[in-house]
Amino acid sequence: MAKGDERTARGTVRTITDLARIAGVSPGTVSRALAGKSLVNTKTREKIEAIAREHGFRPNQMASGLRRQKTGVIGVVIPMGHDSRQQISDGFFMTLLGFLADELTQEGYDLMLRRVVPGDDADWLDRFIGSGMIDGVIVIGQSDQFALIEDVADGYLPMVVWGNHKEGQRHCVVGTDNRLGGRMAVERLIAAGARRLAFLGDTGPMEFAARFAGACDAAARLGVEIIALPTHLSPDRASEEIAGHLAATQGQVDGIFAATDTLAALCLTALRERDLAVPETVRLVGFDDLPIARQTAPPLTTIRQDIAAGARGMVHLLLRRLAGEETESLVLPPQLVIRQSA
Amino acid sequence: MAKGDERTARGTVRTITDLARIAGVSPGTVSRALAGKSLVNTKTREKIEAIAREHGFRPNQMASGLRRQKTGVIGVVIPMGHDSRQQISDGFFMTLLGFLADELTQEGYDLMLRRVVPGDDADWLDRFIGSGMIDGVIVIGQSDQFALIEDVADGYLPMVVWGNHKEGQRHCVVGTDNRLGGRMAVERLIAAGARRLAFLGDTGPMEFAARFAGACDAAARLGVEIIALPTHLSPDRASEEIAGHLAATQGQVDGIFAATDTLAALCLTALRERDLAVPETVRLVGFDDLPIARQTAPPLTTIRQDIAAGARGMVHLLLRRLAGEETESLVLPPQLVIRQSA
DNA sequence: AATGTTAATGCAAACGATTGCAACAGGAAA
DNA sequence: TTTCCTGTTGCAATCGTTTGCATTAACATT
Repeated sequence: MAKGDERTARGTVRTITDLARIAGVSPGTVSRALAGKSLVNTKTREKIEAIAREHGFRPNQMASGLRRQKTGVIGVVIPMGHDSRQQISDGFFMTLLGFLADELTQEGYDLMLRRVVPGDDADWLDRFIGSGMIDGVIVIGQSDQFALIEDVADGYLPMVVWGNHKEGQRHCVVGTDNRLGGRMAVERLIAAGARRLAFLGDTGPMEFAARFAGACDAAARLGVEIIALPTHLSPDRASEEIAGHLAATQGQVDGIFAATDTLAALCLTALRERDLAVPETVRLVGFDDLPIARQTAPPLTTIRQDIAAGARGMVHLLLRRLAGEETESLVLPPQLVIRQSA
Repeated sequence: MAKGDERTARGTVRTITDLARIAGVSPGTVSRALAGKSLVNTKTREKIEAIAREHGFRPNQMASGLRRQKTGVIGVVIPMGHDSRQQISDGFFMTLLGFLADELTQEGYDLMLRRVVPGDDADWLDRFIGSGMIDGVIVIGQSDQFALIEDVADGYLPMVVWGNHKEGQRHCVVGTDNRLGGRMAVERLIAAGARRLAFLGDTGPMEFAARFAGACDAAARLGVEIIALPTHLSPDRASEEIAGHLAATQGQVDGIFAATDTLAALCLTALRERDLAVPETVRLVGFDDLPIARQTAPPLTTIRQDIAAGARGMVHLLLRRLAGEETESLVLPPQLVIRQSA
């Protein structure tokens, strides 16, 4: 019997109407019972719930979404404007995504993930929003799409963006104070004895540009020079580029601020290959405090972003925006984590 | 005028019916035109397309999904049975997820991500499948849910699982030959001169159990001993546990096979703290060949899983299953990558 | 007994796109 | 001129749930 029951249980009762027929009530009543509304008689509700449980019934979310005009899904989109390939596997984005998944789940939302290349599809954001599949959207990284995001923000409230905050911007952004972080990194390098500094990274994306700007602030204030060593973020190209930079600046640099821990780790490998001692000959500071920062040799001194707090902040701001509220941006303080590389 | 146009363009035409009214045709015709069906007159189609473009119209995917009984969304679910916290940020899962996102996008599907804790919700898989939101599901890791997955597979075709293949199983799985990989790891350790071996990892999850089994195979065949050092995967606990193991086995182990590169990297740090030279005193082999494997000091010798090929395989198998085909599992060959740790 | 009140349920119209079938126009064939 | 295509289009039902409104029954009030 258990066997037979299970057989019939699978998919016999697919719709709320099937269930209503069995329970001897109307579909409307079933809907109300399952939604936990107070209007249904307790006995009726219990009966309906029992049948639902027995047959493993689940209401169709598409139909429900269509009728209620909300889906219970939040879109998470990663635009890859600068380094189109495989930025998605970057440790930072992935860590953030993991926390976002946790937070959204906890709030009862599902997460729809989309990775887009704005160059191929200028319409990426409107398309996602207009699809009707999502109640709100989280954009991970402004990439080179700042203007487009501003445009969309004017007409669409439930959007929160991870990225850099710029005075007077109109979209709601959550992110670390990159400029301050950059200052802290350079101050640390100098405190550790460095005098000829370099910034390793791509200054295209706003966040990195801000880190570099902060680095320049501090360098200028303390009267030391700093040069930019443009480097792509994708690990394959980055390695060669770093090697090239080290060869070109041979001995002229004694402190490096890497835009990312990932880059810093690659840099560390490259320094080792050239037998440059860290931190004795060259000091190195990263950014992010990814798990990898603890595991390099020597462990990385870095500027920590509180990714968990960032994810939590984004989700909570988004919830308030879903409720119709206009919210301010959230700028998180960076934190210097001193290990051994500087 | 551009300004005014843009204003009206935003959301004036939300439904296919609005668009039909403007174009002076029926909603059905608009639907057919936008779907690219051959039945509509070329001129009519062009007119409709023009209006759609002008007003930035996008059909509602919920409504379309409801009617067509398909959503264009693939569910990706990560069950966290063993180590409930933060397995999602593990490098391996994230890399796989990135490739999956790419492949699915390319095939025109969206990706809905869900992280579940089977302990809290025994019904996790049926709930996801029954939600009506997804056309098919990809399960990343069998965790401790093998039996449940087998059950579901009997009644639900469009599911593909990443994990370990077991003789005679009924669900379609894609994964590396973990047992063979385990053998290769131990063979390498022995070839590098190790004689007292240890396996570092949690043998609960099937994949790791298989790696350990393979390691035992090889050890037995070559006549060396191997002990298991049970270790959780979450980085916080793992570090202490590894330190404990090293203290306990002081000097009795000269070759370690870590279940994961992540663990191997942590192990490397612990070894360095105890001044145990790698590979001279202790040889170390990891598993996965994550980006981090290149960046440790010394770089890790490891067993490579072809994650990109795995993702591609999963998506293509799933597409065939969506078309109604029963597909076989796919077992990928592991590959020994020799670097400097063994 | 007539009326008012409340609680519980049913009815039917939405939500927005798709699609089988019918209808229509224009032209070709007889 | 009539008949028959063929190519386009409109009509209306449908997907499964939700929800405003009407209806009913039961019970309290005068």
